[in-house]
Amino acid sequence: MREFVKVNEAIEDYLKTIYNIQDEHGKVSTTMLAKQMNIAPSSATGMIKKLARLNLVTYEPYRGIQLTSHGRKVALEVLRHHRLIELYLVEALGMRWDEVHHEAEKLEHVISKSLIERIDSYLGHPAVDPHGAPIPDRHGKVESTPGVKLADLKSGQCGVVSEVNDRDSEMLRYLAELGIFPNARIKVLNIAPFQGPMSISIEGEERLIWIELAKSIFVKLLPENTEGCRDNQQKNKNVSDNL
Amino acid sequence: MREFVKVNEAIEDYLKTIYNIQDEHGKVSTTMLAKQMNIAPSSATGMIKKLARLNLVTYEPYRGIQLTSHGRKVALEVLRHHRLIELYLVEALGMRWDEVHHEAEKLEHVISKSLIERIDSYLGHPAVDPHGAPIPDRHGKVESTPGVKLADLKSGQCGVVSEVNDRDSEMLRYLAELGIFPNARIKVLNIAPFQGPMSISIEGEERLIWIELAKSIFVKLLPENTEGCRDNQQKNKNVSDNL
DNA sequence: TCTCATTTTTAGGTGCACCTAAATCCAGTT
DNA sequence: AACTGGATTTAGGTGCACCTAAAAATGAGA
Ligand SMILES: [Mn+2]
Ligand SMILES: [Mn+2]
Ligand SMILES: [Mn+2]
Ligand SMILES: [Mn+2]
Repeated sequence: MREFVKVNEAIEDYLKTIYNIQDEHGKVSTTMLAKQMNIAPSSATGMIKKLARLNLVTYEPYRGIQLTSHGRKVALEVLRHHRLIELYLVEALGMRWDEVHHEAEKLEHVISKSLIERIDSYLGHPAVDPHGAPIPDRHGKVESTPGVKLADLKSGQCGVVSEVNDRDSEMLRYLAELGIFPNARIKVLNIAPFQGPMSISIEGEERLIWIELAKSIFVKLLPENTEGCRDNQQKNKNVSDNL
Repeated sequence: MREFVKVNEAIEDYLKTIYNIQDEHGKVSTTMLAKQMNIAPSSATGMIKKLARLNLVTYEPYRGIQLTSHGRKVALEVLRHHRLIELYLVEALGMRWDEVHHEAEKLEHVISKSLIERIDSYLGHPAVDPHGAPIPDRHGKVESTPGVKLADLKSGQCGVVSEVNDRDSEMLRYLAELGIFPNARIKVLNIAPFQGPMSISIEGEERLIWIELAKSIFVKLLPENTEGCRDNQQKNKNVSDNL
């Protein structure tokens, strides 16, 4: 039950990935972990054993894994680093939102506590990163804003974009082109059957997006009689500058 | 003679260290390298062979090593990263000059070309880092400002501090207390014999410093009849804010 | 020219994070 | 209850950057 395990970059990346899978799918299997991390399943098994030995996950062979509270804490620290760094790079250095994930992926492991706190202060203790993901606080508290997939809306429904997947930078560039970023208002006009494209309206513009893409976009549903749901004006000023 | 070798963190640190030793002592021996890097001499031999295989150094067993032009280029890139990062952390995030070396030591290896250029622009393409070390430009050009060790001045001589060693953060805190940083004017009042302390005047204040410490401080010699050499006023505003 | 302390290399490890191939387990049919 | 395909673990590697101990080369002084 030792509190201070020395955690290296590999361990941090595993824990972060485990956290994300657990967050999205509930349970974490060896194969899912291996797939996300682009390693062979046997490599994942090896590392899982190590994480279990370090009390960072609980592991029952063949039954999957779960973060311990300590493992969760470490994961949230890394996530905090990642998201603060992303936002800092956008806000302070004018990087594009499709560049910062890759950069943060490395920086998150090497930045000191002291530097991360300075960045947090500089940004005014922000709540979300440039892609809408919540930033855990210094003590490991996060408010997970669930939201629904845009793909799950019915035609006629409206939502405010809350978060988009940040891993695919080509996709992010495309979304920016469409005007889709956190706080943008979207109305679903029409959904073609059989996995067809979805027709939506953003800022008055009608657009077609592939249904698979709509699964990477999370929105907060708005009541259908909302004023904004009719005319789709959109007051987002946050990220739109940096595209 | 391939131009694009994949260079990892270990290699970068070796090349940087080799560059520094070469800069200071002319030639680079296995033992000196091992000592600087805190590794066993046999480990250095191993890595040297690898660097030679990659055409980053020339190596004749038992005779020491030398950077190739390609190795030198990589070393200067890392040094550029290191120094720009140090300055950025001081200027943009208000870190103290004794904190930034440690931080830069990690960041230098993981920051992208694109980010480093943004940092360089933000800072206005600066010439020196917070400790007075010259920053190589994007193409690997450096102006090595030689300067002399403060320890080598005779009593009565004056100089402007050009650079201080940045590795020992305790020393840097002490120097800041004394008012010694780049651009500070120093007059040597008296030198006690037999490695004794040196009495100097900084900003009108008289101070005693250990001769060993004076070997880590580089100055540009001023003619003895310089106006500033008499009254020691000092107009430095750069780094003095961040102590 | 020989001697010997110092420098440097060689020999033979270690732990780490990964791999492929081969076993083994598991769960949902038949 | 036996079968079977997919998931998972085990077995046996690799390359990397480090280590200690031992051997070999160097070069400065006798
Ligand atoms: Mn990472
Ligand atoms: Mn993000
Ligand atoms: Mn380094
Ligand atoms: Mn420096």
